Amino acid sequence: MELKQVEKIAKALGDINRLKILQYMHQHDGRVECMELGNIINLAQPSISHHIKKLTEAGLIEPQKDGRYYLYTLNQTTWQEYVQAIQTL
Amino acid sequence: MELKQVEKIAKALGDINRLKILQYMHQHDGRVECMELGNIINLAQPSISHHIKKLTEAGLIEPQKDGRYYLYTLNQTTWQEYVQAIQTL
DNA sequence: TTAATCAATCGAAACTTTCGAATATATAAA
DNA sequence: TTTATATATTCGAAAGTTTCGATTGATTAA
Repeated sequence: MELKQVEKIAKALGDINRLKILQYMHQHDGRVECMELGNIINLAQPSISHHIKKLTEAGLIEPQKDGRYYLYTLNQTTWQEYVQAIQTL
Repeated sequence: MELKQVEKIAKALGDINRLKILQYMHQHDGRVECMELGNIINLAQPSISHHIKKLTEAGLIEPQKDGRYYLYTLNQTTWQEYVQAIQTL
């Protein structure tokens, strides 16, 4: 993994709300429904949307639309590549 | 490791210059002399000092003063704890 | 249709980060 | 001592991030 992508992922991880989202996902089969997020992080809906976008742009999660609802799934590959990258920096 | 410390370390890792410093250290027995840093990242001296401070505050590196010179050493423990923390988030 | 719901986008305010210029401090050399 | 060198600190400006209300678009239900 390029250093530039490590930087991008690290930036995405550098926020307590986004870490809480990811922690929740890890504890729930790598998934979370957008509607649940309000219970996990106590922020207004546009703020949640903003954090989701950061995580998506970093390649850490992937959105799946199901009707009106969104399901977000952890991208285990990106996650492992990041761990690998910093382990062997 | 607390989520708050994970956040702090991730923030410290979320900058290409700091990643370059850490990468260099990993490739050189976990050490770097302050004087070398100018060659690794092409920034003014106060900026280098600023980045070193961020890494120090995150607990990722430790300064050792030797006369006029500084030697920075990787804190392998913090590093491993961070890897561990995100691996098992 | 119309109304309700979920989520993205916009725009503005508050806050944080980044970096260089100037200044300060510490050590060493002359 | 005086001077030079290495590093830190402080300050201010520019850029970037976070937050949230208002708006918008998409989907579903009535």
